[in-house]
Amino acid sequence: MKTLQAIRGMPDTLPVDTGSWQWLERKVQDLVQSYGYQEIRMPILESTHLFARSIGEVTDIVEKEMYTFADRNGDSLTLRPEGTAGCVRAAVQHNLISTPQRLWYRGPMFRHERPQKGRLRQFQQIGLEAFGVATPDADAELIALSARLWRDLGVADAVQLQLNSIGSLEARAAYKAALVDYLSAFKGELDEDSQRRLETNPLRILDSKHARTQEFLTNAPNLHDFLDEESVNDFARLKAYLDGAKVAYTVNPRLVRGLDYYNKTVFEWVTTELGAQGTICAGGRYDGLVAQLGGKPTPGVGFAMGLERILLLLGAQGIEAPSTLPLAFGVGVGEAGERACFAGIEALRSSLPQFDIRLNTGAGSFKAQMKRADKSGAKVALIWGETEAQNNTVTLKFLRDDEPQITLANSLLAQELERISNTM
RNA sequence: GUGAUCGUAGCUCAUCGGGUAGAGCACCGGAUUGUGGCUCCGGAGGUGGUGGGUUCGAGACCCAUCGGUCACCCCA
Repeated sequence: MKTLQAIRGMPDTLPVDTGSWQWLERKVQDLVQSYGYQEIRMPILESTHLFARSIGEVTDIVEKEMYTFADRNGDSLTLRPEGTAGCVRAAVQHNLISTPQRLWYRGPMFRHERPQKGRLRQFQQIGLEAFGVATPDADAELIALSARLWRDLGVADAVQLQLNSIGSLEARAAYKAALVDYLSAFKGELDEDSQRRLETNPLRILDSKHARTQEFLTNAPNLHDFLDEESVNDFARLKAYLDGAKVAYTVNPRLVRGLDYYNKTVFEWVTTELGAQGTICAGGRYDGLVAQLGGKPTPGVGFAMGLERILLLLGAQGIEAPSTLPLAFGVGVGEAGERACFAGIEALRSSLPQFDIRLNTGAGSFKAQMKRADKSGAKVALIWGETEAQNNTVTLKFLRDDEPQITLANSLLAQELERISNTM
């Protein structure tokens, strides 16, 4: 029989790695809750229309990266490629945003792209969305929160904040026209992708990696000259908030985002440590999206971070989740010893529930059991043999310290282990 | 979607067209019949990703396919 395999780009997370995941998720969860964000859980499947309407019909995500298929009744469904659209849908559907609301979510997102470093077809994001606040303090708080996360994780020195304002929809439309007008003169000399984008998504030409295309952009119209007054003011206020909180940033006038719903603030946290996929966290303001999806006009701002990329960065920086080793490992020799061991370990789990205490299962020779005790990393082996079983005692052998082993009554074991744990 | 590169034991890798495909680590057992780590000895573990082709003979060469990796496009 052919070996069954996971779907391409949708890897299993194995026990050797889940500790890091749990550590990271816990850190993020604690932080966002301390800022008043409440968790919301959305389905991973939504109506295809939701994404097409919010992300934009001509974006790469919608045009070629979505997992879309027909439900049994013919409805077109899509595995969510990002979280904001579903979050807005849920918030509108359940009337969560009649007052300002801070929401966060986590879970898998799906995009049908060729896998590479830092890019998978199923990947995990944690996203935050703040609804109902039009002023840039909301943007600033989100950015400050993310900056704090990098500090908490110990990667602050490896990431940089790129910041920009892309203005109102109207300002952007005017700029888009001017840019197309300017670049059309060189159309034949632009790279192929940029020529195509001239028709579909001209703003994305700005961050083209082609040197020659970038040359033509040197004298191109500047987005900031087209910004509406409100966007200019809000951007200045945002920068003042960040300056006051000592959050460093680089204004990048070429920073645009791939999703259509953004306006005013856009930002990305980037690193040079991860190769080609250096964005670990990105977001911006989307004041028109709620209304666009049928809700009452409500401003919004949010971001999402890619957990795999953050874990890669932590790895590159040599930062590891603190690992915990078991306190004790129970070894039972002979039938009476095994029974005494099982009972003794279960009793310990009742009296010392805060500790990691392991039990040898599957018998094995004394020697084999001691090997397992050592391999478990436990501080102490708890040995029940024939003699111990007969006398209601247990022998403690210290596996990490140069201390003689001791034998004591079962009834004193929990107390003794607790004492030992304090000296760890 | 495009390109490059790689698939041999659980893991890291040898073998580079010629006899039953090897090593280290890990695993199991023994030396030490109630004591782990160090050492020594032994054992188990493979349809060489899969399917075709070339050849007297293929793990090795060719093609296809699946998968990994990295990059492009794009994005978290």
